[in-house]
This record gives sequence, C-alpha cells and structure tokens, in this order.
Amino acid sequence: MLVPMKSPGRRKTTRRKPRQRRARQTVEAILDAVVRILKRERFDTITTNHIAEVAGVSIGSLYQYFPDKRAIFVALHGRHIEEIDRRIQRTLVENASSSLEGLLRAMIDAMIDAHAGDPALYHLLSTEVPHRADGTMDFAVRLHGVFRLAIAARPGELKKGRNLDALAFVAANMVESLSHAALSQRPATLSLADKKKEILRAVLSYLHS
Amino acid sequence: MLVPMKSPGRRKTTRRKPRQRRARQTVEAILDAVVRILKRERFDTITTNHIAEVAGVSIGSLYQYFPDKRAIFVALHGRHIEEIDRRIQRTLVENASSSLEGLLRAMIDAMIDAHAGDPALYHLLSTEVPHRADGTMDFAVRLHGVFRLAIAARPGELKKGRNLDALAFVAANMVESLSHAALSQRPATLSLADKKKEILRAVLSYLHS
Amino acid sequence: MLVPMKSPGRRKTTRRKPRQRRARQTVEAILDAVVRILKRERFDTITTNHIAEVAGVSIGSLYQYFPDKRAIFVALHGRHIEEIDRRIQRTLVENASSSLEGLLRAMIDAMIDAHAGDPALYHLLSTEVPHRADGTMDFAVRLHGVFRLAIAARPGELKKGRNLDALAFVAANMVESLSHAALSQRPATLSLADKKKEILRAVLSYLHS
Amino acid sequence: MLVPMKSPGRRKTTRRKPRQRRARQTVEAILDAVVRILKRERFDTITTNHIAEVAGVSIGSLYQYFPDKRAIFVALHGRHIEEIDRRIQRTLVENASSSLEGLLRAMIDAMIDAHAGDPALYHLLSTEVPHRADGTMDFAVRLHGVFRLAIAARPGELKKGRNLDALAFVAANMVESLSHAALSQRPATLSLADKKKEILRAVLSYLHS
DNA sequence: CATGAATGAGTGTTCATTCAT
DNA sequence: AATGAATGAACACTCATTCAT
Repeated sequence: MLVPMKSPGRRKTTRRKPRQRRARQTVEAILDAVVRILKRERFDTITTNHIAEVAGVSIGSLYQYFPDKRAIFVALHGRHIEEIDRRIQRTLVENASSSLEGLLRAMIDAMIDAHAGDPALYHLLSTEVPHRADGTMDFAVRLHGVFRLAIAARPGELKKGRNLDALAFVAANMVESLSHAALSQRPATLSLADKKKEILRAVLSYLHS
Repeated sequence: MLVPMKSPGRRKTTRRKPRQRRARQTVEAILDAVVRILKRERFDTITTNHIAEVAGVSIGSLYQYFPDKRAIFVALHGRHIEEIDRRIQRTLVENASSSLEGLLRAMIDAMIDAHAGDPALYHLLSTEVPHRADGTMDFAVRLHGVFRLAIAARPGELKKGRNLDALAFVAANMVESLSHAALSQRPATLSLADKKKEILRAVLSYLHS
Repeated sequence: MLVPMKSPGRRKTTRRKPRQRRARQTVEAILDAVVRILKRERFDTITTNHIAEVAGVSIGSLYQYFPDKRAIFVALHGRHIEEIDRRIQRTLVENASSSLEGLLRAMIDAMIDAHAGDPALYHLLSTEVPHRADGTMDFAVRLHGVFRLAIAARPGELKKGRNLDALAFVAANMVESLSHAALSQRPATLSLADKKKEILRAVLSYLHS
Repeated sequence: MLVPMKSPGRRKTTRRKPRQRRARQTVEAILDAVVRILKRERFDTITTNHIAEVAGVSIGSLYQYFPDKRAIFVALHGRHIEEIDRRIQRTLVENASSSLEGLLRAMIDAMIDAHAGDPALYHLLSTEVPHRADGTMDFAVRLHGVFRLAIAARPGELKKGRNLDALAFVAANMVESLSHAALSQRPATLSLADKKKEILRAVLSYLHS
C-alpha cells in the first residue's frame, strides 16, 4: 500500500525460514519465466506447462504456489505494482522536506528508474496481460493520494485558490503517464535525461500556473 | 490513419452493394457482442461460440468474417482507434486557423467526446484485451505527429528555442492520457468540465513555459 | 419406473426425429463401448478418450451427450435397470390373472432372460462400477412393491395370518438374488433350467409355508 | 479361507513383535480412514493423500504398507470378507452337532451380527468399491461349500432324492442375500428379529420341501 | 522407519475451427 | 451464404508415487 503505510520499518527477522525463502525463490522464478515468455509469445499462447518448464520447476510445484493460471498473472502485476509503490513511498518520505521541485524531480526519477531494469516490462504488462480487476488500476488512485499529500504540504509554492484535487489529479497523471511514455516511446531526438527535464518542467509550470 | 491522410474526401458511392452493407452489419454485431461480453466476463473466458451467440449469428458466419479468434479482437481495437483517429483528424482540419488554445481545447473535447458514448470501453480495451502488436500503440506516435504539425504551424505562440519534438511529445501524451484519466478516474470532486479546463490549462502552461 | 406407471401406452410418434434417433444411437454406442472396455480393463483405468475411441465417436461428441465422465456410468446403470424394470412391469401385467406359481415362474424367467443377452454384464456393473447413489439400489425397493401387489392380489393361495410385507420382502429378494446367482455362479452340476426350477420351488415353498 | 481350514488353532505367540503390532495398527488406521471417507465421498474422488491424512499417517508411511492405491481397497474388501469367513467358520464348528434348524439359525445370526457393527459398510463396499477380481466373489463359492457340508451331514432332515448341489446353492444364496437385505432394506414394518425369523422360515421350508 | 515436498505422466474437458448440408 | 453438429488438438490441473532428508 502506498499512502497509509506509516512505518516503513524493516521486518525484524532478516533471516526467514528456509522454507519461506525457497518458496519465494520459486515464485520469483515462475514470474520471471512468464516475463521471459511474454517477450516471445502472445498472451493466449502461453501455457502453464511452458511456464513451469522455463522456470525450471515441475508443473506440480507451480500449482503448489498458484491456485490456477490466472493467479500467476495477477501475481505478476502485483509484483510490479508493489515495486513501484515501494519506490514512490520511499521517495515521498525521503523528500519530506524537499521543495516541490526537488520532490517532483525525485518522483519522476523514481518512476523512470523503477522501469529501467526492464524498460519493456511495463508496456508488456499493460498491453498483453489482462488485468481489469486485479487492483492494478488502483495504482492511479494511490498515486493521486500521494500527490495530494505532497502538494498540500507545500502551500507556499502554489498560487492561491487552486483546487487541490485538480492539481493532484493532473500532476499524478502527468508524472505517471509521461514517465511511462518516456521509456516506451520513440522521439529518438530526445535523450531520457531530456525527457525527464521536460516532464519536470511540464508539471512545475502546471502547478505554478 | 491519422496524419498521412491528405484528402478526407467522402466515398463517391453513398450506396454500397447490399452484400457489403450486410457484411458490415454482421461485423459490427460481432464486435458489439464482444464488448457486451467483455463487460461481464474476463478475456480468457470469452469463446467464439459465445460471441456468435450474443451477436445473433452462427459460428459459421462468424468465421466467414474473421479468419480466427484473434482477428476479432484486433478488429475491435482497430475500430476504436479508427474512430478516435477520425475525430482527431477532423479536429485538426477544422481548427487549421484557430489559435493554439482553440485547437487544444477542441482536441481535448474530441478525445473526451470520442469516449463519451461508452466511457468504460477504452479502459476495457486497454486492460482486458491483449494488443501488443496490433498497431494500437502506434496511435501515440501518430498523435505525436499531429501535435508536431499543430505546434510547428503556430511558432508565434511559443517561446524561442523550445524543442519541437519535446513539446509535441509532452503535449500529445498529456492530452491523451489526461483525457482518458478524466473519464475513468474518480476524483469525484471534479466535474468533467473542470477536468477539461485543468487539462487545457496544464497543456497551455507547459507549451508557454 | 416400475410400479407407479399406470398407462403403459406407447409413444404416439413411432418415428422420432432423425436428430433424436441419431442421438440415441450415439448414446448407445458409447454405453456399449464402456461395457466392452469394462470386460478387459479395471474401472479406474477407463478413460473418456478411450471410451470415445471404442465407441467410434469423437471425444467432443461424447461430451455433447454426457456432462462428465460419471454421467456415462450412471447412464449405464440406468439403462440396465430400466431394461429390467420394463420386463418386470410387462410380466406383472401379462400375468395379472395367472396363478401365483405362474406369475413367479414368469418373473424368474423374466429376471434371468433379461440377463441372458450378456450374462456377465450384471456382475460387471454391480462389482466394478461404483453406483452408491445412482438410484440403483432403489430397484430392490421397487421390486418389493411389485411383489407386494402380486401377493396381495392372490390371498387365496396363502396361509392366513402371514405378514404381507415379510412375504414380499423375502420373495422379492429371493427372486432377484437367486436369479442373479443362477447366472453368475457355477455349480456346474446344475443347468440353468434346473436352477430356475429350484428357485421357483424355493419361493413357492416359502410363500406357502 | 473358509472351508479348507481344518484347525482353528490360535497363534501360539499372543504377543507379536512391537514392529508388527505397530504395522497392524497403521494398516487398520488406513482401512478405517478409507471407510470414513467412503461415507462422505464417491469412490473416484478419494485420493491416497486424503486417506493418509484422515488416517493420521504420512503419505510415505501409507506406501510402506500398500504397494499402490488399489491394494488399499483390495485389503479393505479382504478384511471384511475374512471377518465374515471367520464367523461362518466358527459357527459351523460350534454347531457341528446342532440340528439343521439350529445351525441355520446360528448362521443367519452370524451373517447379520457380523454387519451389526457397521450396517452400512457392506452396502458401501459392494456398491462403491470396484472389486471384480479381488477374490470377493469367491465368498459365494466358499459359502456354497459350507452349506454343502452342513446339509450333507444331516441327511435325515431332508426328503429323499433332493440334489445336494441345488440345495446348497439355493440355501447359501438365500442366507447371504437375505441377511444383507435385512440390514440395508427398509420394510420398516419389520423388525430385524422378524426378518431373521422369516429368513429362517424361508430356508427351512425350502430345504424341507 | 517416517516424512511430505516434489515430480510429471496422464486425464477430463474445452473450444477454435471445419464442412456437410 | 448460412448453419451448427462434429471434430480432436491442446490445455489446465490432479494426484499416485518417489526419495532426499
């Protein structure tokens, strides 16, 4: 969860039980296998047996960790969203006393860096893997909340009379979609750094308008 | 197609051959059926037989118009994109001599109005129906082209030294994603009209920055 | 149904629709295939695909007629029981005015002749095919009813004071199980005719006791 | 084994090795578990893992005592038949000098009492658990032998000229199936004692006829 | 001997697609 | 063209069985 997480505290037990560590590894291997396959095949040609094979686990083990095929894709979306959430959360906290510009710059960096490991993954997930009711969309809502908080905490930097919801709605959407676009879209004339600068400029000029 | 279409000229033959009209109707019925089903079921539970049944045609007829199941979903995406393309194209032409603000306002109206008939459809298509290589994504590229043209044609309204690609990239993405967000996202405090105003404000303040 | 069937009237339409005739044939082919397989394999090694293959129909067609594997075995039991029911019913009616001895002789003949076509089938069904709640056992109850009727209609042939339920219970069970035993059990010294004679003697000496 | 067992002598070692006692207990626990499950589930939904769980042993242990799934059911049938066999055998010996009526009464009692502990078990085993070639059916043959012996040993109580095989065949089958019927069939008007009396009457009137 | 995680062959079943009518 | 019964390839998933611990 993004906003309501008060204490970012680490788990006390750094060492989990080997059983759990093993399970985690298997789940990760399966999700990674799905990503690998998704890059070659269309969604509807993916089979659970193929996933298991590529993941290097038996089909029986796969079903030990996932109740059915759908659950694998739900988990894949979940893993991605949680990763982004975590970064956004951290950025928000770490920039609690930064200026709006500093926070936004960090936010845009976070969004883009979060995808840098596999720039194609986001596009793959959003276009190839059905996810209507998998809680995916709620990400936008949570981001809206984060921006609401961030903006509300810096009243001095805004003109009077601006609607907080409108500002958060527009700014959150800008950061999210422009960051994604920066990664998956071409304008080859622009470097990633250039795009980041432009996104920041766009959000700031809106918030200050 | 969006940009490269020079003459928007109407087809000369207003009356098509009954054969073709019938075919068009059947195709439409099938695509409408898919939409209807998509609102109730998940993508992977949809069957061609069910589509045919809901469309009121025989499964044999369905295969008369679509070579295989995938083609149905490709056509569904195609129909949607073409509809938007058509509107954007028309808006661009109709506002050839408008100010940047006028054009942008019209563009935002077009994007939003295009989805007004079925506000959930876009979200459904983009989240539930796999479409990696269906030419869907190219829409963003085409929109970039449109904005490039539109901005380049109005040099007086911009500050000197701004990079045309950057401006088009950011502006096109803002209009597209904020319009979609305006339809499918909540901030219940904001009316659609409010959102339109904010989107316009955001794009303009960026372009003028 | 055995007892409660008042009018034995034939279906008016001697000629069914070809669709129905075809369906009936397919169902019969499938059930016959199961019997054929059962004679070679154990119950739990039978597969639906094998059944379909032996029946000469596609697995898809098989599932057009049976919702799942179990339904095939339920139908197999059903077919057998209905066949016996029909014969018992007919015998009862045809011997409405016979003496008790005549009726019993006919009943025993009916039971045994009903299995003559495939003497091993009954044993196969009762030992190899699970059928707890398939209405199979109700056969004994129905037979009890038939015997109750038959005995009650012939009070002159019994000693006074005999309990009708007791007589029907014992007689019905004797006819059913001795008939089955006559077919599936060896005493090779005895011909089937001898066994029939002994069964009749046993039932009569009990009823007259 | 029923007939060929000459000396019923007890095992000399009352105390078995703990290893064997433990093994016996585990086997019993497993068979009991199967019975318990059979009362709730259909045969084909029973799994070895479920059996092990209900029996309170690990699946590995289960396979220590049974080579495969089928063996469990074979053993279950075996346990039941041996129990009946033992009783019949004892009854035969204990009534070596009884009259035919006394022996038959004891035999019927033995058959019925043997099932009194779990009246539903016999029906369950015979209808739900496939057992074609598990030696189950041989029970009827063995019982025939027992009756042959019993009747042959009491020539004075029969009419001259009666065929010994016929008498044994009919009598053995009557006792077996009527006893089973007495337990699992309704005629609620009849008490179990009444049924016993009627069964005895039926067998005697036949043998004396 | 006991355990139970892991295996993977095998099964029931579905559903895209065909084609005789 | 239209139909929809029939097909059978292919898949999700189970569960009997093994074996490392």
